[in-house]
Amino acid sequence: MSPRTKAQIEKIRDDRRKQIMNVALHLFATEGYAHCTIAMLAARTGISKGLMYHYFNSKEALLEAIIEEGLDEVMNLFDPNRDGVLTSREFIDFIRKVFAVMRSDKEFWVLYVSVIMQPRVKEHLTDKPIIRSIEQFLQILMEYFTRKGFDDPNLEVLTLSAMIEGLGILMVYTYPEMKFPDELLEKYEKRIIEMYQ
Amino acid sequence: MSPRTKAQIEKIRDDRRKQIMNVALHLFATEGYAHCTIAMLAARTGISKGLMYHYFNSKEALLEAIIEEGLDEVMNLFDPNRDGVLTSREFIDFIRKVFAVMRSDKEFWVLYVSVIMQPRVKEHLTDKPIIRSIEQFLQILMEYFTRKGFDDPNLEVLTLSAMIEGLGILMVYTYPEMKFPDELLEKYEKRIIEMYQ
Amino acid sequence: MSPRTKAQIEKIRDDRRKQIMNVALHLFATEGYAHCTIAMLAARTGISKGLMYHYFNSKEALLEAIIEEGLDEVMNLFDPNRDGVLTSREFIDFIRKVFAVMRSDKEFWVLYVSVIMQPRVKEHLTDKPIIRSIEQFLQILMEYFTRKGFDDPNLEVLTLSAMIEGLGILMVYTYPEMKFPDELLEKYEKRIIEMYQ
Amino acid sequence: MSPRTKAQIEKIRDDRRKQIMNVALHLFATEGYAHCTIAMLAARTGISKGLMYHYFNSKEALLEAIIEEGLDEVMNLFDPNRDGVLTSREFIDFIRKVFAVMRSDKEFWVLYVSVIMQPRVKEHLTDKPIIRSIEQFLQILMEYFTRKGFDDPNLEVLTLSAMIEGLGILMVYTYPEMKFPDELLEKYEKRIIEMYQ
DNA sequence: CATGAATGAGAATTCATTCAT
DNA sequence: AATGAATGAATTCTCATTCAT
Repeated sequence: MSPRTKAQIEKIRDDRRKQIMNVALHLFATEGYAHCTIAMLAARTGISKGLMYHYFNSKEALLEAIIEEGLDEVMNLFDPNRDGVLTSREFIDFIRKVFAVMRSDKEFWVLYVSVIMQPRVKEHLTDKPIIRSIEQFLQILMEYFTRKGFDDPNLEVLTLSAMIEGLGILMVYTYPEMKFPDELLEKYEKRIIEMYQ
Repeated sequence: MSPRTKAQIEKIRDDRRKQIMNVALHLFATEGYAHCTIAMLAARTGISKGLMYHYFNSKEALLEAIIEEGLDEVMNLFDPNRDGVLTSREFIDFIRKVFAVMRSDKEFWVLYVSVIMQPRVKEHLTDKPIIRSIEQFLQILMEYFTRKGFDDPNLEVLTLSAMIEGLGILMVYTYPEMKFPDELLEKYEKRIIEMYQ
Repeated sequence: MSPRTKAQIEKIRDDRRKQIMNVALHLFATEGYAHCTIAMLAARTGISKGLMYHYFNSKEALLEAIIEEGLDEVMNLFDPNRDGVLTSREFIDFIRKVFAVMRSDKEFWVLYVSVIMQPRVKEHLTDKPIIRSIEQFLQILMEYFTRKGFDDPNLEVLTLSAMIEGLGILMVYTYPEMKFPDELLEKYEKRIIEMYQ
Repeated sequence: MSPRTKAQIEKIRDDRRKQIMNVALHLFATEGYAHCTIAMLAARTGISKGLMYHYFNSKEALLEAIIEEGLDEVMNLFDPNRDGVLTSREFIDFIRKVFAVMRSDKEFWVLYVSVIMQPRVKEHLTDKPIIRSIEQFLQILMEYFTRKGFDDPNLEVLTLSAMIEGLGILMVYTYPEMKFPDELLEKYEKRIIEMYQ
């Protein structure tokens, strides 16, 4: 029963924080940000409303943390070897990871999309580093397609983006219960890789 | 002096209704459904809060009306000649119309997407006839691709849907400022037509 | 198609007025005064809200008219021969009428009671002549019991009033669906007559 | 400094709840349910409107709580010894208690009556246990009168109910200013006891 | 006489946030 | 660190009443 060490306290704090964020991610995604109340989140997390404010200064701060840290994780996943040049192998790898994430982190996708889509949300994110990462990434893609000799790299960036983003939307919203059998997803993945490898 | 005729009253009602819906469509799209208050909508429409409720029973009912009637209009636009068989010509026509709508009714798109994406919104639409229309339409596409001799019509429906839906998302959200020069959009449109005509 | 005569117009007006009052009586009684809206009343009557205000200056005026005219009617029914002296025969007659009214005008009873009971309603009626009539009537009863040689006429007025009013309440509220078979009511009526004739 | 214990919180909640209900009982009774606003109740209680909703989900829920808990208390008061058999002594005791309550809890009576009388209120109570209690109680009375050898026990239940309920109404509404001198009430009470003991 | 669109004042309700304990 | 009572500002919704036609 010795008093907890600084590190232990830190860990508890961190776990709580993550726990709150996970619950919120889930609820925001399934119930909608506006419809979720702090009371709901607290109850689901099993803590008091007051304690929520020890971890996040406001409902909005909680949202921002989820988005930012989530995107960060995703971007890190995709981060090519930072030399700024995408090889065919790295490209394939990237596509594979995208599909893996889509399959496994469906819930983050839902939130990401549903929240990003909220008018006025973008403003909150505009100056965040994540946006720069995305832009930088698109730049790398542009160069990849140029190097590959495509007539209009812009058109290919657009096509690729649309095919991926479109799939996400369809998975998440339009036919959520629809099956998307693994076989079909694999074919779709394969098609993209063949188009652009 | 004489009381208004039924027709006159009908017209007033209809005009107001449309007017409110247009204002709401615009505001929901730019400010977000949750952020819009009835007071805002009323002020923008130039009427009293009370009158809003004369036309729509609740904020949610207003939203539903916009979605439903909007989707209806869009679906009617695409309505092939109802024999249930899609010819190559009709298919091309359909794609052309989709892009035309995307270009001109961008605002409806924004709302449609941003709202459809709101968790809990789908439930409202589940039993609405519009959903059946969409399903029916996908069925027609399936048959079209089968007739055309594609190996996996399912994969083609998915690809086509994703390419269109994905473009919509990109136009509206992800790179709204990236102007999607007409030239680029035309190339994208042409590509789709060539893939599937 | 000659223009309607003054008298005809007057009659139409009067009929409408009565019609509105009947509808309102019914709705106030079954739905509660506060819960009834002018819109409801107008719709049920089959006229416009605006027209309601041609006949009654306000919702409250309508209520007052119903109460006052209704009570008036009832009181007239009971009006003994105005010499201010109640004979045994007149007393029996009075009791008989009371029970007849209770049986037939149940609905007016409901409204009368439910409305009279509303706190703040009495104030509206305080100076109305109807109140004087009631007081005068109680006075006559007092004299009747005195003449009959009852020890404490006050106690008898109270008992009689309670037995009648109590029955009304029970019929209307406490056991509305309960039958109160005619046989039972008749026995109750007979008992009262025997107690005081 | 330390957080409040569960018991402390429980007590605060309980006290507040009771406080709100008492204020509401008083105001509903004197001003009428429909005329009372949450703002009024909150101001009188000395708390914020918001807190009202912390304790009761709606104005109606508050009303229901008052009625239900109040009736419960009253019924408990009258609860005979639950063997389901009423002795003469118990009967007399019951009548005494009724009159005591009428004299002391006049305010609850007013509310009970005025509210029970509101059309649409009964529906709320229909399935509540209190209704069963009342029915059960009437059953016990029936048996009492049967055992006592009355010709038509039904008639006696009706008479007794009417005499009591009628007195309540009269006290509360019809002649509130006529003070019902104690002497008169005692005579009335004695009369009932003599009729049925 | 008749209509129902329109108003506006007010009512109920919600909820992020604060704070005493 | 932890709690949930308490606040208050904002928001949705209601409805008697007015008025142009």
